[in-house]
Amino acid sequence: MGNQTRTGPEDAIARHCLAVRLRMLNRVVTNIYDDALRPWGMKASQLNILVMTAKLGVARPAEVCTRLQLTSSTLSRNVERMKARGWLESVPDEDGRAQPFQLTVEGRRLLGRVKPAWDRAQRKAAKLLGDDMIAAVHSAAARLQSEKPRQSE
Amino acid sequence: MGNQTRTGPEDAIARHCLAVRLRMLNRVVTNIYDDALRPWGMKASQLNILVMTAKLGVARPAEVCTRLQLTSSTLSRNVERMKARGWLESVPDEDGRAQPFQLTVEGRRLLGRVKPAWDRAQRKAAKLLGDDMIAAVHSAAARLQSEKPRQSE
DNA sequence: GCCAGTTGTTTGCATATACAATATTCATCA
DNA sequence: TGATGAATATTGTATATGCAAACAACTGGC
Repeated sequence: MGNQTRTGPEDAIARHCLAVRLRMLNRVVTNIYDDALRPWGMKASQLNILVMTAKLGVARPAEVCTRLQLTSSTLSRNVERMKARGWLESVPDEDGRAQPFQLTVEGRRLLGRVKPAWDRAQRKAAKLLGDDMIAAVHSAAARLQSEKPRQSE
Repeated sequence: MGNQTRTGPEDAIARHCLAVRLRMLNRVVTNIYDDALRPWGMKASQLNILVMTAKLGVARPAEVCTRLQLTSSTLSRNVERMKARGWLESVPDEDGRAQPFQLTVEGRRLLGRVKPAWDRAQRKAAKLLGDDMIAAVHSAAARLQSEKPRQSE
């Protein structure tokens, strides 16, 4: 018969919600990389795409979306901005639907130039997150790599 | 003497970058919650704020920003939208700079109504992330709770 | 009491993100 | 071969996010 304090839905959500925590960590970590990349006018999201493109050589939007778990409309606008900056360029393709792209010379050069800044941001983020989180992030991310975005019902 | 394959900056970044992985996980998890909350016209970001406001009773923007590691301009616009929907309302304050707010009756009712959807999303996200990631997320997030946003140099 | 610096919030601008709808091209099959 | 459905990408619209600047109000030192 104790008069225990009444708890509403907000208590359970506040105590356990994964979304609020993951989103918060994402904001903090993204800001670390954005700060480090700012001198080159680049943001973390664009570095993601630049690196993926470098790895693929010729990148097809659909494949990049799968690998980064990005919606195609999002990628489309990001690539548009990066083309406008001269970091990416279109590659012709037989399939009339495809719009593959690759790094420009300038894009490749930029990648080399920002590497030291990435190193600094990576160290800072690693220190912030801690070893357990780092290991968990790598493991969880690896599991998503091959899933098609948004059809994962 | 070995003719080992030449590796560029993209290889190190692709293999190790915490930002790309955390951002990817954030997108996937946010989408899970956004999907679950869509019937109520709410998104994960707004649920964060709604819950925090419920916990605080009367919420001051600066405090919410610190607790969620959000920039004040971001919060300002989110609160604006949530006021427009009738979920939050202003509270008068002696300090002329302050703009504290609280849940409306409607906002509190909504919080109860979306709880089952949050439960479903939370279970789905937990399954996706795995126990190690869940523990790491809670631990890492707890460490940030009290830091002032962006002044963490 | 007043000026200077600080604090709290909002606005202007830009990027990131996603859903829904559209456009285009390709593939299949009857 | 022609219709239909699938695959690929872009566009319209809305929210989320952050920096820089503006604005408003408080606080201290004098």
